[in-house]
Amino acid sequence: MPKNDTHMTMRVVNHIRTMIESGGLQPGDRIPPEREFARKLRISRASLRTGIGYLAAMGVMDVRHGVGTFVAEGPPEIGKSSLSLLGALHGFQSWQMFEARRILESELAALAAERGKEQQFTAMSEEVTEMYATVDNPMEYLIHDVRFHRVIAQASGNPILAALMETITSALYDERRKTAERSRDLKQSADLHREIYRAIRSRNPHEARSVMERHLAMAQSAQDLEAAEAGTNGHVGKPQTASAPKRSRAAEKQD
Amino acid sequence: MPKNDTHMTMRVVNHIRTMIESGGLQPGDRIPPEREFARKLRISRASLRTGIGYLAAMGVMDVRHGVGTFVAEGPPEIGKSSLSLLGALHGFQSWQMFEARRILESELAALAAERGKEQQFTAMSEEVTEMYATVDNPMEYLIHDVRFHRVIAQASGNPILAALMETITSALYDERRKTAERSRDLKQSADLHREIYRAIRSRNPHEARSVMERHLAMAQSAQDLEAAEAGTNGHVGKPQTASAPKRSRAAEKQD
DNA sequence: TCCCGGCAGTGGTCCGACCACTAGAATACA
DNA sequence: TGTATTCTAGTGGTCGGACCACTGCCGGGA
Repeated sequence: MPKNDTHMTMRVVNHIRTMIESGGLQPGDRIPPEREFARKLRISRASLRTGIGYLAAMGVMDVRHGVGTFVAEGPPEIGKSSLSLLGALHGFQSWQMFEARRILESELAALAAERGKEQQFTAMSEEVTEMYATVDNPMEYLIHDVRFHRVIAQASGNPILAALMETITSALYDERRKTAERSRDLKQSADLHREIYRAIRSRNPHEARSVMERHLAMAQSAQDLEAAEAGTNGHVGKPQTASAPKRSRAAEKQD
Repeated sequence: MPKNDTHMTMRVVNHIRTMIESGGLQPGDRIPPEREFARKLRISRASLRTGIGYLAAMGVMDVRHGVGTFVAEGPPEIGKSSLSLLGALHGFQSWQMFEARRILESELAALAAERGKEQQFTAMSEEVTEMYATVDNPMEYLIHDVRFHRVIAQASGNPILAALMETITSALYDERRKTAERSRDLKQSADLHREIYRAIRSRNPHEARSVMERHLAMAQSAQDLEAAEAGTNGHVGKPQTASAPKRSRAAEKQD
């Protein structure tokens, strides 16, 4: 909803947005060099850079020093690093992220069971296999773990939900890496993933949802434990009652 | 997640991030003027602006021309306008947004039933009252509708889920305004909201979830209808099987 | 008292120069 | 000939300093 401002930033954003919507710009495509593009748009290079920076911050563009600027490829991610920033600002808790993830992924699993395609089932199966094969290598295991969940998200047929999940997981992923080495019971984890796979494969949404939920609950307590051992224990609490709503001002958004 | 790059942008981001985490910067606070701040950080004003632009794009900062730069207030929103941009890029469909909303809000309602506080129940009640009072004024009604759902999100005690919902709804909100005038059966809508309220109030998560789901399904079909009448009918489909990977063109006119 | 013009402060835009990085071409070496 | 090294063109990143545009406020005048 970028406004039609006179602002140079928005002029750039809208221009590129139009190019994308008209199909003239596809993921992976490259936009002209800054100097040239700026000349074409009749604006200064600085302003152009502001606009590109805006798009890059939102994950729409991918700027590579010394190479060029491209339309972002790969799975869309909604707030890239904004989650951790906003988290620091509003005091997001670890259990809240897990809760969000649990809700999203459970539903994702159910949808995948309904809409998944053969090809995606195959991909899931392969990742599960790899997980069994790397139960002794936590770092490697984690990679396939992430991929498995990502395939499920794709199979759900809803890229928006997939993008939201990607946002949450990438935030969680950082914490995860710190404790991954301490992982154990990966065999058990793999078993659970296999169960998830089977439920989805047999197109049983209810089963898929519940197994996924079980898996994530287990994963959470496991990570909490690992974190505690590592002493990296940040702010992790339980939803005792509710988070303190210190907000009283309405803060409506009218304009 | 922002790396410790030598990049000026990240230096600024990290610096501000630190100020936020250390509590030295609260929502609503103002940061020093650009010229002064740049001098203090030993970087050029241009670089500082790049960093601030990055934070502003993510909704962490709020820059006001001629006034100053502030830490964002109000309910956190994850990807602000990125959703519509990414949507154009990856061909998000309207039904996908509704589906995402349905899943999020249903769960939000259930959580609110479990964790909501008296004060929030009161706020919900008031909004429902206002809705009944404005059944003849669609625009006004919509405002209270939005507020009602926002209170539920707050009551869920999970600001992350609330932020995700805020992102989806704000994207949907734009479409909504175009067709709001055609709304009818607002009485019926209000009734449904009252039911939701009652379920939450009586701390019945299951009931809350199911009523919310019913409400949103109804809202979706209503809006589809209105949009169709208005001829503004963009790309609205049903989840036939699954969305194609990434080569679907919509490219309708949006603004 | 009220209106309005000016003023100071702050973000927005522009220019033009130079730095830093990358990839590939040209060159040197074995 | 094949491989390693160096050079170079192209591209984004940073700089600083000038000037524009907006906002809020204060003081003078009706």
